Amino acid sequence: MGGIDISTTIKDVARHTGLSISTISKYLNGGNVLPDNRRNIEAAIHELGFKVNEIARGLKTSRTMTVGVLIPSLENIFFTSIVSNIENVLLNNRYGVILCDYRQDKRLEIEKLNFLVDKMVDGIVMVPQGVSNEHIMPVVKAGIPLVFIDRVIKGIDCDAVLADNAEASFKAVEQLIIRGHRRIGIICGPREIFTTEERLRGYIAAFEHYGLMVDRDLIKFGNYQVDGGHRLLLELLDSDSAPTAVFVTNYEMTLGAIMAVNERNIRIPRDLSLIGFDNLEMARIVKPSLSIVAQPIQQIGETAARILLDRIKNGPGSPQVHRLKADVLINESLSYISREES
Amino acid sequence: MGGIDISTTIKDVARHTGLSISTISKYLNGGNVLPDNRRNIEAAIHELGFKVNEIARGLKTSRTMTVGVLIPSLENIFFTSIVSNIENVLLNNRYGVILCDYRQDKRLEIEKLNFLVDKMVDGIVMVPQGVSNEHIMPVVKAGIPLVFIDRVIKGIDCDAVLADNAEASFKAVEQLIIRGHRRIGIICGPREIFTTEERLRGYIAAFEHYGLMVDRDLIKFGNYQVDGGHRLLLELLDSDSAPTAVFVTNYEMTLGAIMAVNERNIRIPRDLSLIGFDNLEMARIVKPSLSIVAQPIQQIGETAARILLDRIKNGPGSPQVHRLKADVLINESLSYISREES
DNA sequence: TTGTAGGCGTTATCAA
DNA sequence: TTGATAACGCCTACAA
Repeated sequence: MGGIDISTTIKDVARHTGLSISTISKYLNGGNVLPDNRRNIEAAIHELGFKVNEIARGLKTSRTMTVGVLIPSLENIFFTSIVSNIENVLLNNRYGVILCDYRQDKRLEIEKLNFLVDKMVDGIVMVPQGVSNEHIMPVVKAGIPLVFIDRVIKGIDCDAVLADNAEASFKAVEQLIIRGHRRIGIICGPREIFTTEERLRGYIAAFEHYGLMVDRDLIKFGNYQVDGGHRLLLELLDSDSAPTAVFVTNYEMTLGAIMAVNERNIRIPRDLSLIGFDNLEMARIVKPSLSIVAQPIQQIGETAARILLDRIKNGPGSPQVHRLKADVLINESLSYISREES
Repeated sequence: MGGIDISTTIKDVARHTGLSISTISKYLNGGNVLPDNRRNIEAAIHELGFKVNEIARGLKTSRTMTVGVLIPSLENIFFTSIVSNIENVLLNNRYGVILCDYRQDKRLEIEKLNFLVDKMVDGIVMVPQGVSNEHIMPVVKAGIPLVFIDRVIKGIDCDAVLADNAEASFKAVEQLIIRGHRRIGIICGPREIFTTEERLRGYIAAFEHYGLMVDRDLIKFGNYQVDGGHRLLLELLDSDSAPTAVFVTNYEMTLGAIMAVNERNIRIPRDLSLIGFDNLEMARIVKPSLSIVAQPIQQIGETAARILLDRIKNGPGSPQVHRLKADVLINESLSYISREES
C-alpha cells in the first residue's frame, strides 16, 4: 500500500560489482578501495541510479541530516529572510530544514520545540520567546546543538547570533539628536520581547549620552505589526507634545508608520523626520528615501547556520554570543532642526 | 562521538513490563492487549518517557512523517502565509515540514525538488515554475504524492490548489468598468509565470465582455516585487495615454504602487482608482482604504495539506484541480468617472 | 493474546 | 584492501 519505492540498495551495487556490501559501504564513506574496484563501483552506482538511504543510515548513525528552525511567525519577513539564508547554507551541506512557526504563542513554541526534538533533528536554530531553562532541557539532554537568533534569554547559556540592537538604536537616535531633534518618538515592539528592551535601551542611552531628558510620553509600545506602527504613529502625532522625529523599530511597523504619514499628508522630512527598520529595498523606493537601521540579515542567517554545523560536527563548546553590527543608513528622511523650534 | 541519546526503546519498555517487544509494538500500533498489560505498558511508557523512534519505524514502513514544501521565495508573504497554514495542519497530524525555497531559479527548483525526493519525504507541496514532466518523474517514480499550489503546469497531471485568478481578475476589472473607467492599466507579473497569464486573461475577458477595446500600452509586465510595482505605476502615469485606474496583481507590487502614488501626490481615488492584491490588513490601514483581490490564503494552504494527507493515506487517485474563489473587496479607492472624462 | 524470529538498508568490528 | 557478521529500533508474519 505504501510507496512504490523501486530504490536500489547497497546490496544491488554489491551484486552488480561482485564486491561485498561492506566494501561498497566503505567506498561510500570515503574509505580506501582499489582503483579498479572504485571505477567499478562508480559505474554501477551511476548505472543503477543508486542513492544512499538516509533513513537507514540515520538509524545507524543517529543522524537525520535535518535541522529544525523555529520562528515566531512566517508572516514576518525579517524572520523568513533569515530562514532563507539558513536554508541555503544548510542545503549546501546536505541538511534539510524542518520549519515551524509558533504564531507568537508560548505554548506552541514549547510544543513545536519538543516536536523537533522528537523528530531527532541534528540541530536547532530558534528565535526564543517564552522558553525557559526547563523547556530547553529535553534539547540539551538529547544532545542537540541549539542556536538562538535575534534574541537571547536570560539564564539560558546557549550559542546565539543577533544584532547589536542597543548600539544600532543608539546610533540611529544619535543621528536625530545631532540634527537638533529633542522630541524624538520611538515606536517599540511588545514590552516582553528582548529586542524591544534592547532597542529602547539604545534610545535612552543616546539621550543620556547627550545629557538630554527622556520624555516617557514619546515611548510607545506596539506589536511589531503593520497596524501597530500605523496606530502608534498617529498617537504620537496627536499627542500634546508631538515629536519632531520618530524612530520605528521593526519593518512591519515602519510600513504602518509610512502609511500613517501619507494618510495625514505629513511631509517628510519637513514636518517629521523618520528612521525605520530593516528592508533596504523599501527604504530606497519610498520618496523621500527612508533612513533605516539595517540588520545584517544574511550574515545572521549564515552565521547561525555555520555555528550550528560546527557544533554538530565538533560537539559542544563554551557557548558564544555573536553580536553583529547593524548599519544606520542615512537617507533623505532626516531634517536639521533649529533649537528654538524644538 | 554523536548525540548522547539516552532515549529509551521498545526493548526497555518490554523489560520494564515483563512483556515481549512485539506486544509493546502491537500496543503502540493500536492492537489489542489485555487490559492489565495495557495499563502496565502505559505506566512504563510514561515512567520511562518512551517515544517511538520515527527513524527506525521509517526504515520499516518507509515513511518519514515529513512533507516537503517548495516555494519560489521565502521573502514573498503570500507564499509564506500559505506555508504557515500548511505547516499548521500537517503538524497536527504529526508531520514535519521540510521547507525549501528556490529563489526563483529554475535550476534550484529542480535541484531542491530532487533533494526532497532523496530525503524521502512522504509528500510534496510545491509552487511550480520551471518544472516539466521529466523533472516530476523521479517524484512519481518514488511514489511520492505531489500537490501544486498557486499554479499548474500544462502537461503535468497533478493535484493542484489555486485561486480562480481569471475570474477574480475579471471581477476586479469589472468593478472599474462599471464605474466608467475605460483606460485601465494592469501591472502584471513576469510573462512566463502562470498566474500572470491568468490574471491578464481575466482583465482582457472583462474588456471583451463589455465590448471594449484593450489598449496594449496599459499592460505592464513586472517582477512581482516591490520595486517593480513602483516603477511600473510611474510608467503608467507618465505614459501618453495615462490610465484613470490601475489594477496591480500581487501584494509586493501593490506596496510599490502605493509608494509611487504617495510620491507623486496622486490623490486616490480622485486622480486614480486603484485595486491591489492580497493582504487584507494593509488594505484596511491605507487611507483611503484600498480595494483588493483577496485570495483565500488560509483555505489554499489547508486544502493543499488535506489533499496531500489524503493521498499519503489512501494512495493516488485521479488528479483534481481545486479552484478556490478569490474575493474582490471594494473599498474607498475606486471612483466613478463620467464617460467624457475617460 | 502473546512471543519468536527475520528483516528494513546501513554502518562498524574484526578476521582473513 | 576486503568480507562476513552483528547491530541500530522497529514492524510483522507466524507459531504458540
